[in-house]
Amino acid sequence: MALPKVGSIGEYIREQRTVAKISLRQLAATAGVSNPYLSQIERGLRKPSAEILNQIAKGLQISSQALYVQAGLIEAREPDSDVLTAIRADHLITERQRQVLIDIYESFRKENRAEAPDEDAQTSQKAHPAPEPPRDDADSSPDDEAPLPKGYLSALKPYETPPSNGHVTQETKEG
Amino acid sequence: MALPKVGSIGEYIREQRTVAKISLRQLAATAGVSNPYLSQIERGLRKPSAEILNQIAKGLQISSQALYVQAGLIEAREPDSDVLTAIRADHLITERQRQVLIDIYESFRKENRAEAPDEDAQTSQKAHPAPEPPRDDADSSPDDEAPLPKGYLSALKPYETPPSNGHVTQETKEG
DNA sequence: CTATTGTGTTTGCAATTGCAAGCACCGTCG
DNA sequence: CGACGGTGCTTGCAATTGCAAACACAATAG
Repeated sequence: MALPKVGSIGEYIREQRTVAKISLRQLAATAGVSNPYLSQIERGLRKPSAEILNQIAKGLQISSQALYVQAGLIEAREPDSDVLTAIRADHLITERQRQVLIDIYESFRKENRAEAPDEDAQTSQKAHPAPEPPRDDADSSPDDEAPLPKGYLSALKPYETPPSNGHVTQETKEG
Repeated sequence: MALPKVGSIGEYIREQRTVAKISLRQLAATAGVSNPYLSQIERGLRKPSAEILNQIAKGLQISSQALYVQAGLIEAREPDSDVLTAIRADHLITERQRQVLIDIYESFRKENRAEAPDEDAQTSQKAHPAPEPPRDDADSSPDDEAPLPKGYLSALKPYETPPSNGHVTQETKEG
C-alpha cells in the first residue's frame, strides 16, 4: 500500500533524515523550520505546507517532487514529461507562448489517451505505485479516427476560444 | 505583509481560469475550495497550501507541477531544457502531433526574434546550462501588451477561425 | 552527585489558512 | 420600477499552521 498520505510523508522524512545521519534539530536548522514542528511533522501530527515541505526537501537535499509525491500533493501518475519540463524551463518564449505549448501538448496527450485507452504505456520511468481510481477525462470523441482531432488548435487562440486546457466543453456539475 | 511569489501564482491561476472561460465560483466548486478563498488566492492576498494548490490544479485540469513551479515550490531546474529535443524524443505523441509542436515552437521563436533580435541564444541544442535559476520576483515578458502576434500559426490552421467574442479578458485593478 | 550537552517531545500562543455569510455590481426579464 | 441570476469581493470566525519556551530522557564530563 503505497498510498501517499500525510502520515507517510512524516515517515519518509524521518527515514531520509536518519539515513542521512542528521539530527532532527540539525535538519530543522538547515531547513529553516523549528525543531518541534519538524518533530510533529515526522510523527504525522502536523500537515506541513508546501513551503515547509520544500524547505525540508532542500535540507535533506532530496527532490522536492519526491516529497510532494509522498505527501500526495502530486499525483505520481501524472506523467512527468520531458517535454513539459523543457517547455517550462525554456526562457526563450514568453509566458503566454509557454502556456500555449503546454496546453497543446497536454491536449495531444489527452486525445491520445482518449483514443487508445488500452495503450497505457506511459513514459514514466518512475513507476506509479498509487492505485488511483479512474478519472473523468473522457471529453473528446473517441470515435474520431482523425489524426488530429478538432480542438487542438483552439489552444492557440487563447483570447478567442477556450483552449483545450482539459475541458473543451465546460459542463456545470455542482458537486 | 510581504507576499513573496504568491502574487505570480495568483495571476497564473486567474489567467488559466479566464482562458478556460470558467467563473471563479465554478472553479472553486470544481476545485473544492470556497469562492472567496479562491478570489483571495488569485489576487495574492492568501498563500494557498499545497493541498489547495493541488485541488486547484485538478480543477483547472492543468499540471500540478506547473502550479508548484509557478508558486516557486518546485525548483524548475530540470537538466535538459531543450524543448525541441524533448519533443523529438517524446514517444507519447504521434508523428503529426510532434511536427505540429515543433512548428509552433519554432514559430514562437521566430516571432520573438523578430520582436527582439537582440537576444539570440540556443536554437536546438542546449547552449548554456543554468544550474541555479535566479529566483526572480518579476518575470514579466517584455511583450506583455501584445499577447500573441496573430498569424504565428497560419500554416497550422486546417480548420477555421473560431468566432471571436469581442470582449477580451478584463483585468481587475487592485485598490 | 551535579552540570552540560545531546537527542526528540510537549505545551501554550501569535499568525495564518480556509470558509460561511453577506455585500456590491452588472445584465436581463416581469 | 423591482426581482432574479450572474459575476467577483469583503467580512467575521473556527480551525490550523508554525514557533518559542520548556520538558523528559540519555550520555558524558567535572
